[in-house]
Amino acid sequence: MFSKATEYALRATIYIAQKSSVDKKLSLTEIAQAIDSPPSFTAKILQLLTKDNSVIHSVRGPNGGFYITEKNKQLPLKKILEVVNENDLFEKCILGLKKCSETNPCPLHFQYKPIKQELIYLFQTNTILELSEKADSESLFINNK
Amino acid sequence: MFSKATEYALRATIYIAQKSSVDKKLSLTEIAQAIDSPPSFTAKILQLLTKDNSVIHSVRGPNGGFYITEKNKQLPLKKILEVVNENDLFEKCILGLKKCSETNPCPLHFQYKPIKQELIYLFQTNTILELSEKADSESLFINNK
DNA sequence: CTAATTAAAGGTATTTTTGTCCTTAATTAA
DNA sequence: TTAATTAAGGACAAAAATACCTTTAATTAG
Ligand code: FES
Ligand code: FES
Repeated sequence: MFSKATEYALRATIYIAQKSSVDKKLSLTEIAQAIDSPPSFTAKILQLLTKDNSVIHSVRGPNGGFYITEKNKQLPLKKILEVVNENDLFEKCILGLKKCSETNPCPLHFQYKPIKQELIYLFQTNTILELSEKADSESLFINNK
Repeated sequence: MFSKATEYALRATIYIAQKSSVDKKLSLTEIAQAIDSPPSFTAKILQLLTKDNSVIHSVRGPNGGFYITEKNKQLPLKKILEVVNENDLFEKCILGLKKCSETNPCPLHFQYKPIKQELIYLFQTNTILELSEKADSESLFINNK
């Protein structure tokens, strides 16, 4: 479904939202261990999410690390997909036609359309905060080993 | 969503179902042109679909090519996904956890679950025949240039 | 039988994705 | 100010996906 990069971006952001605050920043090492991802690759993805503080914030030096503001927790998951350039995934034709359109639909188009829209809705309406709260109660990363 | 290999497999099979019969076999060249795919790579995928005649049939030599039997047109799309090893795509956790389970669900699990099941249903219930008929009436491959 | 045609099979090449490593910059504490 | 810590940034490496090419096998027509 998603690329590894996107999966790590989603998992990392949810974890950061769950555990961090301005006075409790999380190190790359902790995050990568928690979400079971390769540290160096994860660093790259966190850099993307940190760019312009668009999703998460970072501070260098001792006691530095990554955190997310309350404001940014209100962002929809879609925002994360945008950052890793996978935002248009659900706009694409499921058979890989160059464009998904009503005027020249592929034979799956009209059956896929409502599903596609549920997926878009899912990522548009769920905020990072909501997901991180669910992660609390449902023990998110336990079964990833 | 799907890999290129899977997209080509789906498009090729639908095209073959639409245009071929035992006495009208289609050459690799024609198929690749029709579905706008790289010929050599498409050849590999057609080989997979031909293995054990599981989806399509092939004949070598002059007037040879690919075709599909009426019987195999009754196969669900899921069969094509199996052949290209993408059948488990919809079983996977959307956040990339090693297993998608009810007992240790990720925070998107319960919202994703119904969508996942619609996707599974889509590929289980639609047959190759049904799709190829839709492709007729809806001009499948016109907009792929 | 021979030549032509077409898919099968295997190896190779390119591109993209994923992952690592090393140096630099920022920050902090001593 | 110096040393330690942590992320940023860039170059590099490995793996996987995508794409190509050449040879072989099967089939057919002449
Ligand atoms: S054209 Fe294929 S999904 Fe819309
Ligand atoms: S556990 Fe993530 S979708 Fe089921």
